[in-house]
Amino acid sequence: MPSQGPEREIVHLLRAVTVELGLHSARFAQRNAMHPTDVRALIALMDASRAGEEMTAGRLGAELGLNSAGTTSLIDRLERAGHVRRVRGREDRRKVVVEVDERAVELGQAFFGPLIGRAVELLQAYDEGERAAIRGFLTGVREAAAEGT
Amino acid sequence: MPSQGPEREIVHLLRAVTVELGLHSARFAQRNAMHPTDVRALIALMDASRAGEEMTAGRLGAELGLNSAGTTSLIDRLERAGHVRRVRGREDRRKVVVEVDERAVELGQAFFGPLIGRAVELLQAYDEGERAAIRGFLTGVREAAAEGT
DNA sequence: CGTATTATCTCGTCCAGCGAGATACTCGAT
DNA sequence: ATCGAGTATCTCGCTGGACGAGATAATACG
Repeated sequence: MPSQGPEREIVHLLRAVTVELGLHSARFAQRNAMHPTDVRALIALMDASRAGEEMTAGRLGAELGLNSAGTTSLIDRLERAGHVRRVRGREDRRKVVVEVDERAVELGQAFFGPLIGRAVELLQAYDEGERAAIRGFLTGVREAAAEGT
Repeated sequence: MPSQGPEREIVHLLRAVTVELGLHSARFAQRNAMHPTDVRALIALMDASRAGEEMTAGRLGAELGLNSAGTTSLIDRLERAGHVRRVRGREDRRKVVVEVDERAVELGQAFFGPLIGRAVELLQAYDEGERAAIRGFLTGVREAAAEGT
């Protein structure tokens, strides 16, 4: 039972990283009087905007695993705090497109920027083969986790 | 703004992995009628027991970021579900030692085992230098995230 | 046009977690 | 011994995030 191989140690380490990143997000949330879900929502919104996609209320809720009622109150909350704007879709006017406020983006970058920068620094110290290994491992784990049994 | 370096892509990938692992845990939680916090608690308890340490109510609450009231109701919930036992500390009888039930451990292993096994497989395909790179990167990120500004 | 479908919102409810304070035990000082 | 301070956990009342059911509004299709 004890003394597992070096592979298990790394798996354990990965889990520790996810825990630590979660706590980091929680600190951001608390500092800005937000809930974990709000932070997840902002991240999803920024991802979408970076990918040049519009994020509607429904899609956002689906990605976060909320039902429609929860999604509405989430957007209400974010809008009340000024982090987000509701814009009725012009093509399909049933839809509500959610746009992130510029200041919320800056807030997030100010908080997460240093950590991202540090990670980039770490990666620059490795050669292309090593980076490929890191990329391959992470990709594999992501796919394994995504295949929800 | 677009077309960032290969380093940023990996950072993005790491975040995607944490999201996916979070969703995986959430599936486990939902399937066993538990809340995310309950799963986090069980993991903390199993970690402690693997490390040969006793986990008290207070320490558990502190690790999860709950106050005493929340911790009590968490343990109530887990005990009601039979995942956990309360044992009064014999040395200091104010303390409540929380022990994980054997069946809860098996439940967790059955669910997370395959994913862990897959990750170990992935790692075995790399040579020692590549594994060192993966380990180093993850360690660096964990430390960077832990230094909460 | 009317019916089905889709997107979002409203209402009532439940329960995880919080703050405040009660209770139970330990330990050091008198 | 016993008193008081400190510590660990629990109880009570409440807030607010999220859910289920159903209402409302806009689109699509016959």
